[in-house]
Amino acid sequence: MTLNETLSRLKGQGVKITPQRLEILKVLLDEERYYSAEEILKKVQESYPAISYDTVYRTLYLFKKLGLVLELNFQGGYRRFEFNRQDRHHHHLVCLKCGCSQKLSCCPTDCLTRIKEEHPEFAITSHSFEIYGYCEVCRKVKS
Amino acid sequence: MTLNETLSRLKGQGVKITPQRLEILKVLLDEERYYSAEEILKKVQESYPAISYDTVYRTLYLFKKLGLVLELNFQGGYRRFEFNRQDRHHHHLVCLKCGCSQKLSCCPTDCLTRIKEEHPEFAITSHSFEIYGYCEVCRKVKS
DNA sequence: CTCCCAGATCGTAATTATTCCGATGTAATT
DNA sequence: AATTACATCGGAATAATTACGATCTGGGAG
Ligand SMILES: [Mn+2]
Ligand SMILES: [Mn+2]
Ligand SMILES: [Zn+2]
Ligand SMILES: [Zn+2]
Repeated sequence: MTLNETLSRLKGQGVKITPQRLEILKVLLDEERYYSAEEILKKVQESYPAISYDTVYRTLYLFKKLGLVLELNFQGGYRRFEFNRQDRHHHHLVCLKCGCSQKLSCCPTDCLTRIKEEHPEFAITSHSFEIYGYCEVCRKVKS
Repeated sequence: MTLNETLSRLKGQGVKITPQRLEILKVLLDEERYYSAEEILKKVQESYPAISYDTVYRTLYLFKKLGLVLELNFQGGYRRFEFNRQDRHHHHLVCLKCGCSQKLSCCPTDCLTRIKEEHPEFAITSHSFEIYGYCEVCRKVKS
């Protein structure tokens, strides 16, 4: 998903491209990682100092509804957002101390198919799978 | 895990058993499901009208640290707590509309072992695996 | 059984994250 | 250029969680 591909997809869906939305998209696409709402606000403020949290959240939820963005809810209540690179579905290894993360290659597809079979009445839309613990650095520092 | 087993375990660990803690334990053990902090507060208030949120949260986090309670962070930012029945590790099928849930029998153990092998430097402490969608009732109502 | 005190609770205030709202601005269509 | 539906802004409101000083108490020592 490049920026231009995404923009034309949005136009096709009749979604207005405002400068703020464009900037939020750029932030999300810049690095392949997740962001907190605050991080996104701070980054966009560099170009649009007046942008409000309202706009950030509204845009993120709009993008989420359009399938462009994923919302991640981590242990401890941390909410994060990341661009949904369709071709690269993945899960995370999350450090409970420093918050750093690694992408995982593994997705429990066999469990998912079994659950679909066992609960055909339930309309599954998404799943989460996260591994928590302490990264190499933090496990040494302990505390 | 019965109430008495849990209590003697707590005593063994030198944890004070206060009436409020006992009552919170009873609520958690009463039904095999998860609770919001507010639900627990309301239930305990029936016996201890003066109990504060502070006590509820402190107790839940204490129990979590002792391994008695699990903290669940669901899509949408809902935080829930449930008694950790050691023998019955499980995951959840969660309805995004009404919030109802079903226990799942399936746990992605093969993924977990693979991840442990691939990231030996990371000290894994826990994992989450939740399935989201719409239950039979809500998928019909749509909206 | 009573005394004692580390630690638990209460009441309330502070903090944090998120959502709401009225006024104003603007992208895209006519 | 005018129109309008929708976006944004600034700031206030709400909700969830945490902090803190004053007070209380579970349970061990004597
Ligand atoms: Mn990711
Ligand atoms: Mn459960
Ligand atoms: Zn997956
Ligand atoms: Zn599991």
